[in-house]
Amino acid sequence: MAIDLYKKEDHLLLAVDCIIFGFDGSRLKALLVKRNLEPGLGKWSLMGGFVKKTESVKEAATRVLNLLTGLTDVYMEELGCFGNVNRDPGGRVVSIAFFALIKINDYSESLMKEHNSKWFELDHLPALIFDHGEMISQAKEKLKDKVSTHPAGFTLLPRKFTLQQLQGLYEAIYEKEMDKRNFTRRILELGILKKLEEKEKESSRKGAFLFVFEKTRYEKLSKKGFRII
Amino acid sequence: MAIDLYKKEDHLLLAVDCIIFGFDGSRLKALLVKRNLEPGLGKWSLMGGFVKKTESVKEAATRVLNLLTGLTDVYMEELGCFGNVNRDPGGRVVSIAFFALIKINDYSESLMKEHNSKWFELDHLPALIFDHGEMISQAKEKLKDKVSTHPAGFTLLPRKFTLQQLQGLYEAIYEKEMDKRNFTRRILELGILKKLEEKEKESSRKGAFLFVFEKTRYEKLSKKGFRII
DNA sequence: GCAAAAGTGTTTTGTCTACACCCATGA
DNA sequence: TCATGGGTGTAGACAAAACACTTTTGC
Repeated sequence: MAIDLYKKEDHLLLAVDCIIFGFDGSRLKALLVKRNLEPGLGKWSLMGGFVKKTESVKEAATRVLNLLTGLTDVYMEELGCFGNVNRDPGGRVVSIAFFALIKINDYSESLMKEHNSKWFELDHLPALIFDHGEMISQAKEKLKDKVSTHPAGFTLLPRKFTLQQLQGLYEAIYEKEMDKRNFTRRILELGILKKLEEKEKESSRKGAFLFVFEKTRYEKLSKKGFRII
Repeated sequence: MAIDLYKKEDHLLLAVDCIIFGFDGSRLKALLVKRNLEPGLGKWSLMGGFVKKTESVKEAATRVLNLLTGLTDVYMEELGCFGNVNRDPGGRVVSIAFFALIKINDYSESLMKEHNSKWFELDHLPALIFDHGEMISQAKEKLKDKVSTHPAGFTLLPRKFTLQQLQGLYEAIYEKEMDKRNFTRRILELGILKKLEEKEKESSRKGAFLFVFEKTRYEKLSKKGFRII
């Protein structure tokens, strides 16, 4: 962009920070990194970066997430703007927070070593720099909201999953136990899952049927929406 | 803020734009201004301004809203970030959009002349600069969401209002008619309105009782939340 | 006395919740 | 054969939706 009709206005730094959620089968986790620059060098933080002039804010978030995880096509949504004057002691930085949902196994051990990153259970987070703790706590709330009416949660599970895995995910997000029969009925009635022939045999002798989320079925119904919880 | 550890990073312009909603008794409206600078001079736009280094983003939005309306203590909420590279032909400007709910009569004729501003019905908006049309349409959706579970809508009505005015507001926001008896029952059962002795006699011979929203009653109930629609 | 809006209950329908036993299998 | 998780149905409670007539009063 060559022209700048607004030269005399304050120019400031704009950052993106990514709350990356994962699900290990029983608990919801967030991926944090050891910060590699001052201020806060060596402390735990969200993965973040500055928005460049040549990219959109969303593109910046995607780039930052890809840098850490190597992943593309990740479910990501804007959480909001964190714009207090002194939130970052290193300068006047406004941050746009995003939350992303990834399959925990898509993120390899080697990447964790490479980036000094680590999964943390949401109720055992370490001290975080700046307002990153607040970001995570807002993201948790927004996630609850989201998955109650949108099929976003599936992106935290493997492509093929059992109903009990899905229920475990919802229980982790809502931090409460649910009734197996009611949950099963509700989710199947939506008609957005396809039951496979295949069974998952790791966690029981009998084996549990695997399902996949069918996006096309969801799209037929999404106009009127749904409510899981 | 003296220090800037991030000097080498791109610095850019950050703006705020305010979607200001009002309700005239039967229709939801948005307050727009004729833009007084290039690019887009003379075109209709949302009220906006640049974020200064010395203020938070929220403070900037409050300042901008106050500049146009003279009002303080206005209900305002963040809508989201609009960060495409070429959204503003005048430069690389990222905008944080906010939506505000005001009482339409708090905004005087004289201010409208002073600022070249005007109320527009939401389904008869003029052409708007940049992505402001998209901002309004997202704000409309978010407003629906908000008033279904929070008592935000009251800030669009006079302090004293009739149940039919309140219902009219919800009908305008949801763009659908509702049943008077069901609406009345639901809203009264929440216990967040106080019925006054006083009647409003403008719109009928019989006169309709006036109510006020009781914040303290709402706060007692807000933990478990409520659902109007 | 009539036009115009205010105010008020009941029935039906659908949705949500609580709850317990048999099944299939591998060890 | 038994231990383990998988899979399934029903009854009762509650909430939401549909629906129409009487009241008040200024003209």
